[in-house]
Amino acid sequence: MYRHLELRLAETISAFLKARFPAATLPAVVIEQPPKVELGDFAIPMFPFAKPLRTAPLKVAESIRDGIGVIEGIAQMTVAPPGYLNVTVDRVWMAAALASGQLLPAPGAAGKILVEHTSINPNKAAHIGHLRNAILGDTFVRLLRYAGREVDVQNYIDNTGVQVADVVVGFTYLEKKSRAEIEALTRQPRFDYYCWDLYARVSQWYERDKQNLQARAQVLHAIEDVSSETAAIADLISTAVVRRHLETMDRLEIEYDFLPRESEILHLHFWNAAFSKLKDAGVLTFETEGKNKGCWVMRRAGTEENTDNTERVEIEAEGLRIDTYASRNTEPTAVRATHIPTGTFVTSDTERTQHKNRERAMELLRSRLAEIKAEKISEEHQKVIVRSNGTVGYVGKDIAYHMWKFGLLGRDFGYRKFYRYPDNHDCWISTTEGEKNHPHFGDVAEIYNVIDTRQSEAQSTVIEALRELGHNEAADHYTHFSYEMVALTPRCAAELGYELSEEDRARSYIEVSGRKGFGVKADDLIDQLIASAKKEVDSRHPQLTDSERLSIAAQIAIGALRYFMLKFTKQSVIAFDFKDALSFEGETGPYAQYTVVRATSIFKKAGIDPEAFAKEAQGSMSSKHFGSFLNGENGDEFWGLWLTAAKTSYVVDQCVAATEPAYLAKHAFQLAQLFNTFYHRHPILSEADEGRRKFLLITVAIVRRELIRILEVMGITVPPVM
RNA sequence: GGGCGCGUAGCUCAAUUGGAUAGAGCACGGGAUUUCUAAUCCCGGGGUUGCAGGUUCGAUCCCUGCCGCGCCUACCA
Repeated sequence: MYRHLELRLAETISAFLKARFPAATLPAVVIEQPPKVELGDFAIPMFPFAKPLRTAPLKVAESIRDGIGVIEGIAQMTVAPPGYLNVTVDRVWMAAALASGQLLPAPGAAGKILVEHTSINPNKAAHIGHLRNAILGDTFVRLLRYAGREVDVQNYIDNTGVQVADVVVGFTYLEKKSRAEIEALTRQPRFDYYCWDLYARVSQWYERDKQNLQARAQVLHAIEDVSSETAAIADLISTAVVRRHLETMDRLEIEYDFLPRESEILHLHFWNAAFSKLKDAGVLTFETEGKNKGCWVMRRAGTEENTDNTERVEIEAEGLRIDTYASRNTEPTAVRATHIPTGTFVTSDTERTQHKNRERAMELLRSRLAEIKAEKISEEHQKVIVRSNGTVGYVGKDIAYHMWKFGLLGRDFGYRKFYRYPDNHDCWISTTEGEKNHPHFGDVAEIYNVIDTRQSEAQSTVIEALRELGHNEAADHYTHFSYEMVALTPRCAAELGYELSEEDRARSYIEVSGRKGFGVKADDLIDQLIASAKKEVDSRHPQLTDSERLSIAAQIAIGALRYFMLKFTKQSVIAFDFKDALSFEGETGPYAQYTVVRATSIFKKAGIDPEAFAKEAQGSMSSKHFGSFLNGENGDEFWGLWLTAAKTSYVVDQCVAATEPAYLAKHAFQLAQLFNTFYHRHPILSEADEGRRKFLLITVAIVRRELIRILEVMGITVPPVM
């Protein structure tokens, strides 16, 4: 609603200025928000117009104010120093529009969107870092859907790598378990925890004796034969762990549509199809010498093709040795200059004097060093896609996979059903030969990959490959949704019983590591949050049954966790600490949930259904009456609440455009905060004035409805009581 | 060495992407009509936005150079 009016205002002013000053070329009208409600609802800086119009900013503002006439939904315009045109919305008009509850039609961007997130290696339990990924990804999916887009959710499963092989090594070499025994273990409730410990043990075992790495090589080799016992064990383990990951994420209301697996990318020869296209387009080149001899390489993303290095190389005196010797004639005029650090040397004997030979040798040495440097750079700029033994690396497979995503590969997966959610939604998984009837995945218009910032370079390389293949449009619609990692504070690590080095203790955070088994497991954290919430609920609502209290505690725990992961902007490293994560007060999910519960309890006490009341709200009060409150004594306060509620779709647009869900978290908190102040200041049910009571109730109904909607986009539901 | 990112209150983070007096939460100190349940609200102290320049009507934000920190920089996935 707010956004709609903003756009209309910008258009009207732009048209007015164009008509008024036909000769001038004017910049676009920018609309901002004033820092205070009293100043108005929109602020338009006049500074950019001052120069082209040769008029003082304040004068421009005045001419717009006096000349523009009536705009629907706008009540007044004021001029404010040092050069703003402040615009006040017709509060009654906007409130009526909001109360009507109709959502504006979505901008109508066509085409399906594919969001990929989670993608945990299926060899261990999910940890807090994975939670950030999944919660960011899932919330972004909800944001896109709120904005009216069609979205498929994928979770990529890398089930062929060394990590899975390592766990196989653990089971077969360290634990000497048979296939049947392992199969029995996979049916344990938290099989992924078992793998977590085992994986860490295997890493230690490798470290103790490098010879042990041979076990990994053997397992990797054995897995290649799909019919082998080892391959069956690897599949058993990875599939069981994937199922556990889905269960963990299901606890947080996170669902997937499709799980593409790396094993099918290999077995269905996606790479072969991609390889021939990449060769034909000249994206890959075959190296015949140098350190990458025998490999197919690609230019690394973000590097320049042209590396002619003409800049002068400086040679320091201590790195240089000059020898003179005699050649041809008896005079020692020939010079050999050696660059000691690199061992590079040149000789010169063509000049007549030693002095001249020395000068020439220096020049030769400089250019030789420059050449070496240039060669080195170009090698550094190479990314190996196909190894000299003919196998393809991770980036190559990723290129093929992304060609599939955009429907550019000419091949498809087989599909079968893998996991059914409580709401009967099916999650599909890739197979070589699948079921006949399956949904159509891939072939999408836009993709978002939620992957942490450490993978930025690999992601750019894939985008670059698409671009060089000539698929510019696909490359333009490929977004790496990049975010920073979750680390542990030294205090948190100490609490968990890890021994820290002096160095680590001094850091502000320490990176988690699955390989070392160092981190906080997702299910452990969820369990702790639930236990902590349950304690509160137990003491507050002893009259409820235990299962009721448990379900409320679970909702609160999820609210706390999801909000915690969303309130930080993507670029900020989350230094995880139990104290902050387990907090239910202040800027937290439970604060927002509690706000809704408060609103609900008003209606409960009054015996009114809040939903029905919100629907009727529009017609049940005259606009004159409405206006008397919105423009009256506490008008600014009431209006601030209404206006914030109206901004939701505007904030959602911002979140999508900037791939930044944190804006929505801030918005939820702001609205909740405004409501709580309002709640405290204005008793409603005891209000004697019938009309005023009704207005306050309508306000509560609208804010409640909006807040529920916002929380839903964040994947947070609200318990009946708290 | 190169690439990306960060540096804001005691701590953890914001700042509508260049706008009006840099804001929240936590922590700390003080207070709130016994109610629509206090998982709440109000008040208070706290800041040379790492340092030095530059760009302009205006810089936490853009540019340059330093200082400090993190990540990436494998024929591993």
